[in-house]
Amino acid sequence: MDPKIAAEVERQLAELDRSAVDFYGRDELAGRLADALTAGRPLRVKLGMDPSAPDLHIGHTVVLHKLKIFQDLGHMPIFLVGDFTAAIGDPSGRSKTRPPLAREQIESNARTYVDQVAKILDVDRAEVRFNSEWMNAFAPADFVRLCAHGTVARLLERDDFAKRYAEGTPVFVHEFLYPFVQAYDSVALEADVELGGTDQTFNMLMGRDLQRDYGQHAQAVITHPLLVGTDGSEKMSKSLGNYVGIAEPAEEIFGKVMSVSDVALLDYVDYLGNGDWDDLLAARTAVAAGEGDAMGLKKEIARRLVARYHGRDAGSEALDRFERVVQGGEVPDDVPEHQLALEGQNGRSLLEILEQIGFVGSRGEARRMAKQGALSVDGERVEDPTRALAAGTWLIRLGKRRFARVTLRD
RNA sequence: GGAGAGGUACCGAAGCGGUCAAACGGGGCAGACUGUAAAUCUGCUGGCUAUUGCCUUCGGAGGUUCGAAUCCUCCCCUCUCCA
Repeated sequence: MDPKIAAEVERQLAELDRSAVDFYGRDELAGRLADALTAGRPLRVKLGMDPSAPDLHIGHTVVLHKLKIFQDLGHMPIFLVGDFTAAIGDPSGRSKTRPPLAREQIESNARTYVDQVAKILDVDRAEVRFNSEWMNAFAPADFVRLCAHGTVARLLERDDFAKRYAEGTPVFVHEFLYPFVQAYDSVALEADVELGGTDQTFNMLMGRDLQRDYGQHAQAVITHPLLVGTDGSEKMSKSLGNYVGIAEPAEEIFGKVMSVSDVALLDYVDYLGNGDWDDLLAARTAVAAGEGDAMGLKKEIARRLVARYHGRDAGSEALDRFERVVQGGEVPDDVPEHQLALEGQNGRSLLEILEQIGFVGSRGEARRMAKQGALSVDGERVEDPTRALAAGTWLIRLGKRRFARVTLRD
């Protein structure tokens, strides 16, 4: 082999190893990479995602950045939106059946995905595909033939199914279909590589088997660590609601990162830097040893993440806002304004106002909050929520984070 | 198709005729504390209401009873074993 090609293969593989947990078929891929480089052909690299929630979160970015690395190396990223599979519901890592999504929901999620991916990947130089493209053309007989490529025993070996079966939680037959479809996607796309989280290992390996059955090369599979969510224990996931969405407003991202527990923070340094955060390693080591400035490190990570998705200035602004509002207890300068009509001579009760501006879901909740000392008007704690406000403008605060400026007039 | 077990609030799970708006745990929210929206501690966690009580909840529909989440009937759903 041409030594220049060999060196390039080594260089690229080293890049690809970054932040990977497992790399199945690495040696095989080395050969194919050499061929591809010689022929000037890019590798086809698949990353699939279910449009099961409108937001992509920072956990996804670990693997999205890997896709970006492939792109930068001159290969072809394929971002596959699993619109067909979303209608099945990925059982991976789940302790219950995932509810299937409505068609419209899937479509609107899919659209926002592409926009969000564009923050990381150059989507103009990528293939964006939907698996309904080929799956909708599947005849029942095709499906049956597809399913003949796997055995029940293998499916039952899967940790999540095995657990559920043992616990007596229902496992529906359609959930078995998911890995088959995901595997077939690799066949349809003729993928050379598939990327995913470690929870996707089974599905992706099944793609290797299936591709061989269909007379193709088996794709290489690179798995990546799963980021823990803001709760610090469960993996970050859309359905658990412990995620930091990359399309969320700057202050939300900042706040959510700040609420991550100190221990989980270490993973964030390790997995989210994409090689650019080496300057944080010293701080990371110190915090890991229990003597560093965890808070400072967390602020810095929060700032960088906001900057990554909203621009450099937004990062500093979010940091500044956090220090003033959350730490300093100041009133933020972007308090939402509400205009309410004054009814009668007595003004309107706080109960009513809180409900109207959507701070509480019920009046009972407003009463409870007030009793707990969470309600204040113009900086003064109010424990009686039935108190009425007269005409004028009032600053209402509920809890630490909810502010509103309410103007009452005729 | 046969035989058992079970469906309770956001989730898990007690309760098995009145004292049940329903124990307990998780989650969420709030307060205190703190370098933090971490940790920890405390409280709250169906709706309406002058905190006085009223209204709606325990898979669904009926029924028994002064009174049902608790008993009966039918239906729907899940799990296990057998076929």
